[in-house]
Amino acid sequence: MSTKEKTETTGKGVSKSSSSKLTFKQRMMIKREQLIIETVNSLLATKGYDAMTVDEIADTVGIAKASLYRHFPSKEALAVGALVDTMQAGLDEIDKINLQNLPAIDKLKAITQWAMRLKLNQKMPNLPSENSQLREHLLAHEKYTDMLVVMSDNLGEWIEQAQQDGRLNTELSPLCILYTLYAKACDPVLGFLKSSGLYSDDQIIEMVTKAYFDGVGKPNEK
Amino acid sequence: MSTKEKTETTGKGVSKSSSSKLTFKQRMMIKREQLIIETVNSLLATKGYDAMTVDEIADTVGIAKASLYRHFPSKEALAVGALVDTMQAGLDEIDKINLQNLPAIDKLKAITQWAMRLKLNQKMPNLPSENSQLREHLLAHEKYTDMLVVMSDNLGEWIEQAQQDGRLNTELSPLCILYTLYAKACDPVLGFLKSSGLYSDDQIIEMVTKAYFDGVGKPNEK
DNA sequence: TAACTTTTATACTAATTAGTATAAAATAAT
DNA sequence: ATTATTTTATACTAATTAGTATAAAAGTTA
Repeated sequence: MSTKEKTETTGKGVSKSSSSKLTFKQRMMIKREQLIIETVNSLLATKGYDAMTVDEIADTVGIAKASLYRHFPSKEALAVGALVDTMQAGLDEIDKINLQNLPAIDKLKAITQWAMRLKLNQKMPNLPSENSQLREHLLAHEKYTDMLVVMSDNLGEWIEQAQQDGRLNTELSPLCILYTLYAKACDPVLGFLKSSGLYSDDQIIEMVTKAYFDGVGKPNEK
Repeated sequence: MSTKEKTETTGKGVSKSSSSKLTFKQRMMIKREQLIIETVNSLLATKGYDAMTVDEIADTVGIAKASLYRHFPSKEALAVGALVDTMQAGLDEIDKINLQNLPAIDKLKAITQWAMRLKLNQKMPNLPSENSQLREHLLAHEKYTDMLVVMSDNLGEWIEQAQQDGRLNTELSPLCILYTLYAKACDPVLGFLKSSGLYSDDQIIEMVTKAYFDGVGKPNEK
């Protein structure tokens, strides 16, 4: 108690409240928290939640486990923090794309490709399988669901605009398009194509984008 | 030792060798083994390998854990058995499709839809994430890799034929098309659309098939 | 009925791992 | 220099779980 300033981060938002001037210690704290998040994201991308251990995270970051638990109260909180961070990066990217004056269809392509590149760089965390404990906690996490709604609304607007522009198949419901778009963020095809060693990342992204928007089939001119 | 007939199943192929007439006990053994495989497939589909416990499998099947280990020597063997079984079902389906005289493109649609229906019915096991122990064992399992090669060869022929027929996009490499096709078997979109409650299974399969072959985009008639 | 085999329930071992406690070492602040 | 705080290394607890051992129960065969 008493004056103890207590840095108070732990994923709850790195309180940039009060004085906007941060002490050295606080900045170090934030810096390290970012490093932790990046590490967790990388591990979630490569091994998945279950196979990832807390000791491993600490070792990879290069700090003691006790220090890790000073930032995040549990393994789940670590994972949620990483997922929230990625979601925020996605929202930031959406904002950036919205600043450019592109047709809706190109905005959709841009965000899709952004997600695919993240996945190719093994920075896109694997979502837990459907009946998972983590999944439930994630959906109980207000910040995450709020962000998910914002993102879905934004993408939904792009999709409907693109359909009105005649650039998206109107036979498919916007919901179906939204889901298939989200699925690109965890598409195993990217990793398989990469591990084939035959294509550069750019080529892979171009191929999968083409397959997604144009389809693998060709209209039959019969 | 001595005459002990030893039923000898344990996923190694349910030796239909020697006398083709099976004893009652042997048939019971096979029957139960099928039940085990089905259960494991269902659990792999819903929870994934890590979250699935051996006790859970035994409870679900309704036999004692010791009896389970009489059929399969380890948890990994259970999973591999389930995956091999699903792979065999896929090969059987391919054979069935090959009997019909369909254009290659329709064969591809047929096998894609077969896989998607399995997934919708939660009978398609989730493959383990890329850096998994199970993954390595799977690729070390000769029977499985052999089946995978046979399946890929078969699908590869269909793909090349369909491209020659002008029904598949020739701008995409056959490998890319093959991988995206495999990906349909674990596409999370199916589950999401199902849980929305808006569509029947048939509608979902129709939508996703259309999105896959025709693309979500529409050619711009500018 | 009697001999034999299989299944079951139960309890165990050993390994893993999330999370905590603690004391020493390092770092920062006065 | 001295005091206060933080980090670290280490060891621990408690829970989970794969796999095994065992004796009783159930079922089969003769």
